[in-house]
Order: sequence, then C-alpha cells, then structure tokens
Amino acid sequence: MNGGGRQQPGTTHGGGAQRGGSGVPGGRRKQRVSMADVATLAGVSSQTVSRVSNGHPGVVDSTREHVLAAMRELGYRPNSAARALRYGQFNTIGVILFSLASTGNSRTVEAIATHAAAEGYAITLIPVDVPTQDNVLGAFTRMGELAVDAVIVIIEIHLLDAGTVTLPPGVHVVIVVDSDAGDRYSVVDTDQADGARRAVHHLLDLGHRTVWHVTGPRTSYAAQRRAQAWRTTLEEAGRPVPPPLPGDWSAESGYAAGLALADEPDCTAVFVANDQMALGLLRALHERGRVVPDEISVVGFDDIPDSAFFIPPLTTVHQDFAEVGRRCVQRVLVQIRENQTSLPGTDLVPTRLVVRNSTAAPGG
Amino acid sequence: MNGGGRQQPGTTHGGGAQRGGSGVPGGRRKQRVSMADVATLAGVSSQTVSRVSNGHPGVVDSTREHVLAAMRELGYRPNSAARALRYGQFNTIGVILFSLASTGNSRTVEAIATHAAAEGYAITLIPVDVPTQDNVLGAFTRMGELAVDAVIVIIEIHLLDAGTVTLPPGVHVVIVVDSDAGDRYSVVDTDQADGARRAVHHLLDLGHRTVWHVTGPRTSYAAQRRAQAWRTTLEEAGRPVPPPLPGDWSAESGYAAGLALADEPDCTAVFVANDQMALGLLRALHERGRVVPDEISVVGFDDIPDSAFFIPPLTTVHQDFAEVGRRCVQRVLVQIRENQTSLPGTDLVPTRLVVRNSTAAPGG
DNA sequence: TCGTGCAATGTTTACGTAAACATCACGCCC
DNA sequence: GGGCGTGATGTTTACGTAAACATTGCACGA
Repeated sequence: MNGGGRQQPGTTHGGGAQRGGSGVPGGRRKQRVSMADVATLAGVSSQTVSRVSNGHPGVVDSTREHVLAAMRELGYRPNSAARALRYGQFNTIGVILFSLASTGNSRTVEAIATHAAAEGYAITLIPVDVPTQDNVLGAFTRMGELAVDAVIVIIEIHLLDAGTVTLPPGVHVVIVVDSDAGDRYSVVDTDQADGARRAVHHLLDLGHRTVWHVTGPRTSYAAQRRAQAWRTTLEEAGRPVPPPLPGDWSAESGYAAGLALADEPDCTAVFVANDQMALGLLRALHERGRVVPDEISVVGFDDIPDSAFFIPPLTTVHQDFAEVGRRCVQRVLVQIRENQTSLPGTDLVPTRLVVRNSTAAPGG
Repeated sequence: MNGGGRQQPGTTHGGGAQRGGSGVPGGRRKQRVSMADVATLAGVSSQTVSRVSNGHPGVVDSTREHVLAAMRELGYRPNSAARALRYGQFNTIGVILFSLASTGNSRTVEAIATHAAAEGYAITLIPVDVPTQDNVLGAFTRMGELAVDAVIVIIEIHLLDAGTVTLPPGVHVVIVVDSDAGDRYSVVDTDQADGARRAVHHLLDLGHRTVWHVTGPRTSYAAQRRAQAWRTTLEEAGRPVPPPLPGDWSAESGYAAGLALADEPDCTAVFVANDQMALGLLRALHERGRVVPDEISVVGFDDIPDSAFFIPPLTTVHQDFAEVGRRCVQRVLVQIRENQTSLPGTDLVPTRLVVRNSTAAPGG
C-alpha cells in the first residue's frame, strides 16, 4: 500500500513538509487508518483493537503491545465520526455567542474551551452577529445538525427570557449566561448585583453623598442588574438617586457620559457599568479639567487588564470570567452525564472590588 | 477515572428504551429521527428521503412534498455523524490558538467563525495554554480525532518555523498566522513590516530626528517583524537607531518602558509595538510629567477600539483582523476543495495609519 | 480422565447516510 | 403491438466503531 496508486497530482510544492512524521504510508489523501487496518497488521480482530483503543480490560499484555505497536506504526487515530454515530454523541459542546469582541466573552469562551478540552470535549463556535430570534434559532438548528452534545448560549438578549424563542427540543442541554431564565434553564453568571453593591458602597463609605451611574445597553441583562443594584443600594442608604446616564459598553458612550457629567457640579462619584466606558469617561473628565479622583471618583466594572493603566489607575469590580467558563462546562457535563434536558437554577460567581487610584474621599 | 463503569445510562440499550421522551418539549432524550422514520411516515424508501434532503433531481414533486411534510412533522434533522462517516469529512475547521485574550486573536477567530459559518462550516476551537511542542502536537492529535477538515493555527511561536514540530500528515490542510513558514505552509498575516514603516515614517515626517521603539515579546514573529521594519526604516533614512526597549504586549511592560523613556532627554518620538503597551507608556509619561504629544510623540499598533479614548487619543496602525480571518477561511476552503495538503505562500493584509492626537512635530 | 468455568479473542450486527446498482412503469417508435 | 429507453423509486452496500453474542483454549477440581 505504500505509495499507493491513488496519489494526488503532484502539486506538493511544500516539499512534503508532512513527510517528516515517520514512515506513515500513503501520505496525504483521506485514507484514514481504520481499526481494520491496525487489526490486519497486528494479526488480531478489529474488536480487539477496539478494546485496546478504549482501554477495556481482558486483553492480554502481549496482544495489547502488538496492537499498540501497530497503531503507532500506522498512525492510527480513532474516527470520531464513526464513534459519534455509534454512541449518538460527539463529545462536543456548542457555544452560541453574540460577539467575541468584548473582553468578557472572549475570556469566558477561552475558559470554556480550556476546561472542555480537559474533559475530552471540543467546543464548536457559532457566532450570531445580529441576535434576532431567527438567527438564534438558526444557530440552534445548525448546532442540532452538528450533533453537539450540549449548547452554551452567551447572548445578551431577552429573546430567551421573553420566551419568544423556545429552545429546540433536539438539543437536550442548555446553559445560558447573562439571562434571568434561571427558573427554566441552567444559568451561570457573575454576581452582577453584588459587584454593583460593592462599588456603590465603596464610594459611599468614602464619604460621597451619592453616586451617579453610567449604564450598559438596555438589552443587556447584566447592565440591568448592575443598574438595579446601584439604585437599590442608594435607596437603602437613604441617598438621592441621580438620573442614570445611558451607555452601550463602548468607550465612546462613556466619553459622552463623561462630558455630560463634567457639567454636573454636584457629581463627586460615578459608578460606570464597565471599564471601557470608564476609559472614555476618564478622558472626558480630563479634557474638561475635572481631576480624578480629587474632584470626581470613578469606579468601573470588569477589571480588564488595561484598567490598571488608565489615568489614573481604575478602581473597579473584578469579574472572574475564567470561573464563569469553568462552571459552565461543569454544569453542562453534569447534565450530559445525567442525561437531563435542563437543570434549572442560577449559579452566581462572586466578584471583588479592586481599589486603585480613581477613588478618594470627596473634596480631596 | 476508573472503573465502576463507564456511566452508561443503562436504559438506553436493548430496544425502545431510547424513546424516553415525555412529550414535553425538552423532555425528549436522544430521540434521533432518522431518514428511515421519515421514509416510513412518507411511505417511501429512505433513499428517496435522502434525495429530497440533498436536493437531488429526479424526485417527482408530489413525492417531494410528502417527504418534506414528513420531515417537518417529525422534526427531522440530518445526522452529521453519519454524514461525516459516509463522506469522510465533517464540514468543520479546527482552530488551534494560543490565547483568546489578545484583541487581535479574538477578533480574528470571530471573523473566521463568521465566514466559516457562511460557507457551511463550523469551527472547533482548541486552545493551547503553553505552546510547547508537546502541547501543539497534542492539539493536532485531537484535531485529527475530531476529524476536522482543516486546521488553522494561530500561535505566536517558532516551533512551527523551526521545524521542531512537524505537522501531522493526517490533517491535510494547514494555515498559519503570524509565522514565517510561508515557504512551507499557507500563511495569512497582517503586513507587519508595512505597518511599522508607516508608523516610523509618520514620525520622521513630523520632523523627529529619530524614533525609539518598544518591542513585543521575542517569541512573537509579528513583534520581530515590526522591530525589524522599524530599524530598517530608520537606517534607510540615515537616522541613528536607539536601543529598543523590550516589552511583552502587556500594558505593564509598556509602563516600564515609559518610565525608562521618561528619563531619556533625547527621546521625542516612540513607536510602540501594540496599543496596550502604548497605554502603559502613556501613563508612565503622564506620571513623570512628560507631555504627549508636546514633548514626546507616541504611535501604537493594532488600533484597538479603546485607543481612540486614551489620553491623549492614540495615533496607531490599524490592523484589519476581520480581513485576516476572512482570508484564512477563504484559503482553507480552496485547499479543502482542491484537496491539497498545502498551498504555500504568504498572504499579507495591508494596514493603515490612523492619526489621532498622540503625535505632533517635536518641540511643539 | 473429563467436564466446568472463565479469560481471551473472534464474529455479527447496528448506528444513519448516500452512492451504486436494480427494478418498475410508462410512453414512444418502428 | 412489442422491444426499449427514460425517468422515478427501491434495494444493497459500505463507511468505522463497539456492544452483544459466539467461540476458543486452558486451568482446575472431582
């Protein structure tokens, strides 16, 4: 079979870069090595190869060695398509997300991928550029076709919450991040409310009379939670609640809010719903000659790596995205293994406040 | 990790047990609807269902309608495992990457995912936390097992370049970003040298005598390219070449470089190898009372969204990550379709300079 | 000595799909 | 009007794996 007749037309410009790997017969081409090939070489049945491949007991050492040697020689690799067909599962977790652009999402996805890999699962990514019901549903359909074993949804919308999108029944495990659908689905999220509370308390504790707020987009459940907690915390402390300034997560919207805030003589403290907006806000205040933290204190949310190098270094609420990803995978695996469609409940990952130089007592 | 049994949901075998569903959406289990089921309901053979499913001609309209109706009624979805087994391909592209943490990587991956999806391909992600040869090789092995049709590698290392890692022969298509292996593999990359040249020329054109440089990590080919182009451009202009300051992409390393640079009275212009380091550098200069751009001009690289809101807004080299991702997919698909192992050559995506407020004529 | 029983290995089969081949019905031409 | 082509549909088979079942061989006890 070596150098078999079905070779490709010779366009191997690369000079057989792949030839390096020991004498693998055949070379490129599809021709995967199957168990049958290994079995033939090792002089056993393919079932024995299967047993060795899966670490089943009941194979004598000498036989096992032969098989392993044959596997090595042929460069055998199990065919996951066949395996998936056999078992009805792919060892793959699908991830549907809106965008990788935000730090949070990409960090979460990375953690998901890492932990999934550790458990022998690969992840399949489907981005949904515009989160309409159709698109989300389409993504689910694709996931179904791809026969993933579970789907993790990372989308900041209320489609799921509003029940306008019903998750298709074919996919029997779903986990949603950033959603309040905890009663119906399995949800993992950062403890948004707790983080916001910490931020506001920090500012109040410093002596500020009240705290202004720049929100995230209305469509984000996380943004809503943060705003809600900000308001509640102020109310519980008996402080006045200034009108929230609308933002959309972008530095630009933070900049706009900063310009507006610079003209508010009363404002001595701001809680900004994420670090990027805080960056824009800091620049606006700087441009307007408002000194942070002497005149105005600023607290962000996320603790992106850069925030320690803002001017001034930003006090912010740290989100543990890696932990969120880890718990997503953990939950999903539990559900796969127990073969449950859903495991309702919300799993909140705690936050912590990172105090840097953007906050101080008022009138400092 | 052992024994007691490989957690079969025992009931699933031995017959109809897999029909476990309780009718409720979500209560169903495996419940795979196969072509045979559709065929039975439609009163045709499964082959006819296959023909309808794949849009083959030669099916009479009335029959087709029956089949489609049956599909709808049963919620039929093709099983990609079986399909993959049949065809020997998965319609999946594997992506091996070092980290999603950098803006560039996550944007590139997002673009890859988007364009792949448009072509009917899903992407499977495997992160390699520590890019040792073993880990990279392991990732390839996993990819092989997953039966992806192609692999895109996004790793900033020289393992591939140095030839210490030989890409396994089982996977017949490979594209590498950020590598100089263009002679052996198919490479798509931003035109690093061109971007760096633009940055340096911009500063020289403003009247600066020379330009300092904060580099990326030594292991990054992109960083090397930028540094090389910086040096060459200065030399060609007959300017002195100051000693480069080492960085590692992080804002922190940029901060350190900034502190060092603040003490260089000669320094009037810096080209920083990425925006994050520029952020740290700006803060260091600010702390030391060195005014940007009046005393020192700064140019970054990447044009991350935040850079427009640095203090001052950063002049930087724009990288089109989306385009890089798009071309990766395009190349990979060409290779898959032509069934080539490799399509050597380097595809460079151009950059452009975005001038903001961090640069000015010297002594301004 | 011959079963017995168990451990090691082989054989059959099914998973869902689709190519290749087989059949069937119908209408057309000589 | 009968052979025959053509288009519509059915049947067989293979893809690679692994559970279920079948077979072999050997040790041990009666």
